Amino acid sequence: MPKVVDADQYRKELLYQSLDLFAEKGFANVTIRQIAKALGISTGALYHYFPSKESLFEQLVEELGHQEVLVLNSAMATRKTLPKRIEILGQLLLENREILVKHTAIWLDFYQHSQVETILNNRIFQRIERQSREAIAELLGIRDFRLARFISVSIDGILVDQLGKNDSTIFAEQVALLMEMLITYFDKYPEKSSLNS
Amino acid sequence: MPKVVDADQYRKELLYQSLDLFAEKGFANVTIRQIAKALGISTGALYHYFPSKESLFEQLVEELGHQEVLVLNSAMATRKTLPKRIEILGQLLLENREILVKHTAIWLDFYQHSQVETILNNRIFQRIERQSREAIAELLGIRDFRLARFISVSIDGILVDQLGKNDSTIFAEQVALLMEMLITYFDKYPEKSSLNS
Amino acid sequence: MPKVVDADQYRKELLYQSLDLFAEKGFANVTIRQIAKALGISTGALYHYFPSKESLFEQLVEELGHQEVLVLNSAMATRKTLPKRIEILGQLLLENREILVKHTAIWLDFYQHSQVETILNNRIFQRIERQSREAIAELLGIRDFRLARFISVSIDGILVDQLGKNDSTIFAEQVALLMEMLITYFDKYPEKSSLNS
Amino acid sequence: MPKVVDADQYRKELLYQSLDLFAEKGFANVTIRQIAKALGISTGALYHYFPSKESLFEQLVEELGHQEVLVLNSAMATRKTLPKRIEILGQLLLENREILVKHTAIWLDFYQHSQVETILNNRIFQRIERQSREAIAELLGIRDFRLARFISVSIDGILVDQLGKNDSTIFAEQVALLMEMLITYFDKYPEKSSLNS
DNA sequence: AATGAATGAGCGTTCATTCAT
DNA sequence: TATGAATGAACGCTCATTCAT
Repeated sequence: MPKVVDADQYRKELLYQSLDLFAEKGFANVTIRQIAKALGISTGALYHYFPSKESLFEQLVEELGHQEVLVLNSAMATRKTLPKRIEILGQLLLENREILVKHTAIWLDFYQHSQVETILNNRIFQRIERQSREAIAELLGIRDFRLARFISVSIDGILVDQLGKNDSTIFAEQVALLMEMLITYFDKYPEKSSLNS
Repeated sequence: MPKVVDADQYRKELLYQSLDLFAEKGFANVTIRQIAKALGISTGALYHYFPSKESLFEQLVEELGHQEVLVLNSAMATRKTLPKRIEILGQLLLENREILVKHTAIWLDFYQHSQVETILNNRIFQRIERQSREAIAELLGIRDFRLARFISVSIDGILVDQLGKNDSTIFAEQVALLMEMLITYFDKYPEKSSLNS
Repeated sequence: MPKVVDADQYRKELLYQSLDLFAEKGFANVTIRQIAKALGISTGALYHYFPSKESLFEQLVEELGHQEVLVLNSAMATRKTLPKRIEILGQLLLENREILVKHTAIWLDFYQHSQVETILNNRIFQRIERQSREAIAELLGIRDFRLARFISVSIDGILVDQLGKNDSTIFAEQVALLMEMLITYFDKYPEKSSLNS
Repeated sequence: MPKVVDADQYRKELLYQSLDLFAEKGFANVTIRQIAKALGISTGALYHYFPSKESLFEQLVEELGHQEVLVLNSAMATRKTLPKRIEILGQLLLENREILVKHTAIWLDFYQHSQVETILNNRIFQRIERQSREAIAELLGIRDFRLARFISVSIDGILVDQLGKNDSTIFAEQVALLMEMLITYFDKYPEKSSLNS
């Protein structure tokens, strides 16, 4: 049944094509017409693929979450030492700055937007947040989940700072500082990472 | 002329009473009618005090910014050592968690929302952001502005993580980790703070 | 009871002070606040003197009508020949151009505005219109009411043409043409005026 | 591409259907909801065809202007003598009384209303006013533009007098008087029309 | 008498969603 | 499948009018 595969594939393409619009203007400030125009289809067609604006946005959030986990996991195969792995994490951030900032914009928007529907949305959200942190934990050999959360949270802070800025110099400088902090920290508390043993 | 004083005072009260609504739902998802209802006044009266929804929100953002700077500066008088000062910063965060998380929500909304008006808004925003970071830099005797930014950005990350969560345990744990990181970092690089000399 | 006289006098002053505002912007485009400001009083005080915006406007229209009739009648005492009287009418128009144009603006506005309430308003309106035409008829010794109406209507046309123009050259030229027409007409049909017999 | 033709055609129909409402109540006193109801469509559909209430009104004014010029020009082909032509002009007025009165109501409203936007609107207005007077000048062989203006202005006066009256007897009587005046005038000053030479 | 803060119905307009084609 | 015209609830905002002071 190639038809279904195609439709799913097309739906995903539509999601990614709407990413920039949502990231730039936010869910509430983007209209269905704008999205349809950006996608080169009619509003009717858009509703054929997504039952509502909200659903489109949620599927985008979910898709971005999956992608993020994939990228993080792609760095995992390595067998390097802890400092090298920290460097790999930094590289990952630098290489994906643009897309990560967009993720962050979407993410925050989703947060605001979801406080209402609460349950379903937060389930999705929390699962992806957890997977993402587990990937970081595994990459750096961290057993203390609080530490993994801290790293994740710091990265988010750096990304949030980039919103509406797109200043890669500041980004690089902040990532470098985070890496430096982590190295210093793991130097002092080597037991925090299983890679040091 | 007690009239003017009262009106200004009242306006500020209205600002603070609208804080929760904006923090919870975001600028775009709050209606003037909701605000008026929450404030216990009519929409007409609301427009008597604020020329537009946008202006109300901007005044709220500015007011919160001023307040934040005041709180940070209140910690400044101290003559303690660096570790003590780091602890003071941590205390400040813990004590003001709730309001800081709301600030963050409003702040982010403003950021996203100000794409349009850009200039004036960003002036306000940047001034307060700068003052806030200078306060941190002065409190910790930091000369390297990138480092001050990093601390500010990490704190923001922790606050962003709290959005829609309100879990003070996680918050305390993350703040503690940040403090620990900073102490470790300043231990290794004492020249980073003038308080170490 | 001088109090009442004063109040009535004051009410009339207020009417004339609001004339320009209504003439320039039209009833619907002037707010009570603008009027109050122009009059140098509060909206509350304004409502003390007039029960509604509508009533204020109607009283202004009526007052202007009375004034117009007075001006026309002031030219009546003369015992001149018909051509001289036609010239007097022309002079009257030229001397009062500005105020007459304002009257016209108000008048038209009233027309639009009154189609709804119909009865009462039109009574007032028609009475003043009639008085005005009777004054013209008497001044020129016209017995044919249709002719008096024609002169009145032509003058109105010239005034309407001046709306938003205030070009006294065109006005003078048009008034002169009307006078010329009338003289030619009465030359050919001397029986149309009792002054020719 | 029949789609575009239909849409334009439909837009024009909507314009004419909204004519009565505007003519009766005036721009400021007609609401979008009233218009939509009169047109038998929703407000949303109305905004599909016109970007704003103002634009709808302007397009109506322009359309009426074009139509007026067309009607006037349709009388031009004639090769008759001056008296006959004056009669033709009178006929034209009598036959189109109803629509001309409505034009006048709209026109005046537009005049008053356009104080603000001034430039573009007045361009349109002045162009059509000029075309209209040129048509009269050509029809009657008038070289003196002031005279053409006078005739146009007198007609407007007669039409303004009809506002909210719709009394075709008075109208006919006033038009007859104007025609009589013109004939008398051209009798005395034959050089005023090229058709007399 | 006078003030101006307060009210709330109603305005022009937008936009997610539906549906005839 | 796809289109885009149509719908109408809801938005931000205005302003004639009221009323506590």
